[in-house]
Amino acid sequence: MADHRDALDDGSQSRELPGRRRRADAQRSVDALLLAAKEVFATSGVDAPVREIADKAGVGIGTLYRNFPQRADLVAAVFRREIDACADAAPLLAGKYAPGDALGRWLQRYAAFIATKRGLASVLHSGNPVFNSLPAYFDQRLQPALRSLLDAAVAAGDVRSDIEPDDLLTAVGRLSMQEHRGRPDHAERMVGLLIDGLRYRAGQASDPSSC
Amino acid sequence: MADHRDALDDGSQSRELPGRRRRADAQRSVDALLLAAKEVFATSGVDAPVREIADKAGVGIGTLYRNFPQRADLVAAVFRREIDACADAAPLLAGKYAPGDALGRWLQRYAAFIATKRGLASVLHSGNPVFNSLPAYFDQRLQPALRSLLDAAVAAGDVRSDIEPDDLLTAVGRLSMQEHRGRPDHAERMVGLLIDGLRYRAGQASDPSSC
DNA sequence: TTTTTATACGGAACATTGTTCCGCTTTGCA
DNA sequence: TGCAAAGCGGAACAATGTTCCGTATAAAAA
Repeated sequence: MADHRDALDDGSQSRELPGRRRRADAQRSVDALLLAAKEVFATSGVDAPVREIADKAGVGIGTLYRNFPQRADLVAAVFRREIDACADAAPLLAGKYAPGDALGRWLQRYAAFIATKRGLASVLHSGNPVFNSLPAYFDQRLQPALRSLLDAAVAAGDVRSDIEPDDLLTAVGRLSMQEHRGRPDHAERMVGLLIDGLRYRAGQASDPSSC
Repeated sequence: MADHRDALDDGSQSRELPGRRRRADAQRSVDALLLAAKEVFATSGVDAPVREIADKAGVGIGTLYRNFPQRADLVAAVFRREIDACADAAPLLAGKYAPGDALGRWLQRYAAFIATKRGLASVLHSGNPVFNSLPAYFDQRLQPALRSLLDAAVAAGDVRSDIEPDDLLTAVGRLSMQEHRGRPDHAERMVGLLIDGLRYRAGQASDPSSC
């Protein structure tokens, strides 16, 4: 794998230095753009005009396009950043709460991330090759994060042991993907239910013959 | 209900006549536009430029906008037409095949309709008020169509009796909504499975205590 | 049939938004 | 401090949704 960088310099702090250092103002621009884009996407949706983002970031459009050759590159970069933030939250929660709690809180955080991403689904199915690597990135970052929480919770006897990270990510994702008719808290409640379900048979192994 | 006509003259043949008849060329334009739009949407997706549609229909852009004040109105009209066609297929199939067969064929036809509608989901969740009435229209037209097939199949002893039209429409819709990784026939096979499932307990009523 | 008139038509023009280009500025290094 | 590479801003271009209006025509009236 490791191809999640194809054709896209998303302008993180990393950069091979072929002689000269990355200029400080360029890094500032990228940071400002990613921050502004995240806010604008949250407010106006992922279809917001690029100019609005450039304005909010306090840079020119040229600068935006220098760092993100296409609009879609900016969108993908913002998603990657938020995926990273979500994955990075796992060890933090693990250090702060009991294993079962940490797992529950992280799943709710993941659900919240999905829920705010109106347009994530459309973007993923848009056919634009820029987004091709996003699903893999999702798995690559989130599965290990969740697995560590899940393993710890199982080891602590807080939750059952017959569930895979992949199942949970998919289920929570689908539950949170789109708001149910007029019930803004629907996803949160359903995910809560799921978490309780995990706790229900804590300590038991899977038993395929039970009905 | 019956409010699925809000703010939208989709230009079907119906029209209250306040003194003068609807001009024949106008009706021709609408027909040509709907036909062209259907084809263009199928080929290039629902994001295709309006000019392309107008050209294919052999009319000017002005004519397009006279009949469909917004792009979205045209999209909605095309969807309504296809929903109608799908619903209307039910009695035809019912007259031609045995009840169980008719049901199965109709479900596959519905699945095919959903499958070709890349962008249907995005459109429905776009927030554009023009599409607000579409989900209701779906239910209003398709549920009765399916119910008649389902009732007939149950009465003939071809399928089980504990399934509601709504459940089936939703399930088939979700199975067909998006192509599974590289398997174009995935939806069709899964829907086939579902139909076999319907047949499996033909003649039996629902029995919640069986395991 | 001819005249009249409301209706419809076509497409130029306008508005919005993604993208490119390039002259000017700033930064990093010697 | 001087200089070259890197970066910046925004005008200009391109694609596309939408509006406007002079012209054409179908339907009704004469």
